Amino acid sequence: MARAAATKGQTRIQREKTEQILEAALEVFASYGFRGSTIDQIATQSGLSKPNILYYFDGKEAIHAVLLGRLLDTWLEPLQSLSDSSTPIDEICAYVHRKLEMARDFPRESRLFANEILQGAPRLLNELQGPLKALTDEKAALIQNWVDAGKISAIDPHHLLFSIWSTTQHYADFDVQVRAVLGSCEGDCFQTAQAHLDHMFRALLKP
Amino acid sequence: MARAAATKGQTRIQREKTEQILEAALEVFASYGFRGSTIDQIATQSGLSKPNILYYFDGKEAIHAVLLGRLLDTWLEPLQSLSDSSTPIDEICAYVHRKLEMARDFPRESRLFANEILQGAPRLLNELQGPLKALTDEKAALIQNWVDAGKISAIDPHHLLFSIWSTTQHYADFDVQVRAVLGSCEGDCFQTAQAHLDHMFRALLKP
DNA sequence: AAAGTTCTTGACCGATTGGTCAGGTTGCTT
DNA sequence: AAGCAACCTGACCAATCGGTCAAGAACTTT
Repeated sequence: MARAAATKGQTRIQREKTEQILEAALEVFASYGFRGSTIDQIATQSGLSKPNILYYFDGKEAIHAVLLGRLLDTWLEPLQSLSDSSTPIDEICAYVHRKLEMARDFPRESRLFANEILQGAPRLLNELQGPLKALTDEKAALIQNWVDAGKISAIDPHHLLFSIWSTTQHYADFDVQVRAVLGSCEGDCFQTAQAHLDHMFRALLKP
Repeated sequence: MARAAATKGQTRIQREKTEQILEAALEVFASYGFRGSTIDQIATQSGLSKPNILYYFDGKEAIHAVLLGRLLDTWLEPLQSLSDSSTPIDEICAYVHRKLEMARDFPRESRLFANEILQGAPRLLNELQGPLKALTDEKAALIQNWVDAGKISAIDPHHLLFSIWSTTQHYADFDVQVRAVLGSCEGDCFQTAQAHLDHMFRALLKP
């Protein structure tokens, strides 16, 4: 018997297939949200049969839960590593850079998250009000210290974070719109985006 | 026979009921996306029976299409009215202000749009590549003129627009996250957001 | 190579989905 | 108040949904 749960002591096949399923499910859930996705879609996407998927996971909800669980860890990591520094502006811009890289390299994860939030975050609200709020408050206090020390301009730390999150994730979540507006993007639009955001936040933060 | 299509020459009842249905459908589609929404949900939300809804609209897709059609008109209007001015920075900040007001006053429309883009904009791609791109290019050229005249700092006009769209709509689309992070927001969080965004874009644009 | 476990699937189930339809009810016109 | 069109609904349908199950196939262990 397989049935998810314990992530330890797995067969080779179990490891391969669960990963294969999660990979396909990420693709599907990121595109259609939880309610709009079907197990059959995940089956087709992964090349497995529907009963086979349900052999490894206890249901649609269980697959989604695993994806969301993994998500927050990696999603909050860049903010985790935002730490005190003698050059706060560089520190914040490095955070912006990391977030933009994640939007480029993990757009599906970004869209999975966006879909969940957009639909009221029914399966994520506790995480938002707990760990996310705690971490955000902690880093907001750090930024406030920089403000008080006159090292950066007088901005609202929480709204600064919102601006960073929204501008960077925009390139993943609204990627279709970005491409439509830019036309077939000359080279890598992420490079010009990087330059723009760097310029913007440096201008904003300069004391 | 009713059956949508012509918006002219309608009965009182037709006008009332179609509006009632669209109002409910906006609520539902904005929350669950197209695929995740059901006609039954719209029926419950509007207080009408399912067959009655299908008496006024040719199907789920038709309702969604009407909503999307209405959306783009009102959605692009603020950008439409961005025009040449002797004080470009004020002009752009007024645009930011209008966009933020729309995020506050029409969050469901914002989420409907976000859901559609997030899912690849299958029913909106033509509009994006046509009218939206045309309008965006036109206004980007206007902004570029301001840059060339040295009236604002040297920014990429398209990415400036992306930053405006993402930061303002964030307060509608990610409202759950915003509220979770801020805790029960002291007073109106849109006021502090307005101040923050005004500060940010003025700092960015100052020559 | 036999035995035991893990893995896989076609067939199936009840519930929900988008949508239809015949027939009844309501509202407007004269 | 009669007649007609507009409006509304319960019952129904085929397709799809999430999920089950018995039985067979493949892999491991001995």
